[in-house]
Amino acid sequence: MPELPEVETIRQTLIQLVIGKTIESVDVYWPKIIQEPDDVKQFITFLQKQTIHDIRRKGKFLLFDLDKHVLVSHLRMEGKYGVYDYKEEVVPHTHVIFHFTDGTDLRYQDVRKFGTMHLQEKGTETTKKPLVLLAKDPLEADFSLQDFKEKIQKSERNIKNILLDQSVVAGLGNIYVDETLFLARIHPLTKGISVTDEQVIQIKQAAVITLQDAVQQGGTTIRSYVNSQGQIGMFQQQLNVYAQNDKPCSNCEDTIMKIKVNGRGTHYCPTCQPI
DNA sequence: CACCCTACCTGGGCGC
DNA sequence: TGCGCCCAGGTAGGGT
Repeated sequence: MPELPEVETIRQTLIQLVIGKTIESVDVYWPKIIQEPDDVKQFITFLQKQTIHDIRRKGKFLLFDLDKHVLVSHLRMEGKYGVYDYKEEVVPHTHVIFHFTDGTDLRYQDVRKFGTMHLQEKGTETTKKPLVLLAKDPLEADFSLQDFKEKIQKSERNIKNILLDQSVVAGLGNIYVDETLFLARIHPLTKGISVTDEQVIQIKQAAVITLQDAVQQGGTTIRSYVNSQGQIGMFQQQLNVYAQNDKPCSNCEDTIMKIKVNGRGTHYCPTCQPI
């Protein structure tokens, strides 16, 4: 489910709800979500008495800054966070509960159980999995256009696939890659090696505009996404191609197509994005 | 080394 | 109704 705009919206809403709170205890109902440390008991023990000082985002990851550790959390397709009174009923698909000393809970819910959590010593998180190979996202000030260009132009893969690769550019997923390529007027099957310097700049600018607008709208809700206050996003009203197949293009009125690219549904306008 | 495909899960929608 | 497919905001990791 969540790409950069949804994760950023979750971060902004969650920060209002949990900063300064101290973890009393932790319950884990689906241990596979906990990737590090190996032993879930260690995970639980380490977290006790630690306070949440900040929540950062790197690409699609949320980073909870604690006293001694950083909790690196990825929501994958359907992960969500919500804050509840400890007495409230635990809804289905709740897999991890962080109980705070003030009687509230931070609860992680994930229908498909794909999400991951890594608890790592403060300061080590960018040197090891899963963050070590993560590229910058296009909204970061130190995003390197040169590095981006080299990674695209040395690849024989198609541009759709390249842009989904989080070691090339962070934060884009299936919705925002399709939207970015539409704005940049580039066909999703274009080989990286044949993307021009000018097109690389267009892709970067299109990604910035798309991601900024989507953050502004609180993300995109297609099926199930809500932020940490239970609110849906609004960017689905502004989608040009994603889930718009068989509808007229907003630019030229031609019919939006849907194809499969490396197993992912891919949407584009055949007139605006010629091969 | 680069890249593709499958597995990981559950639930909704559709055709029969 | 019910069953069996296909599909879904993602990404490790195994195989080619």
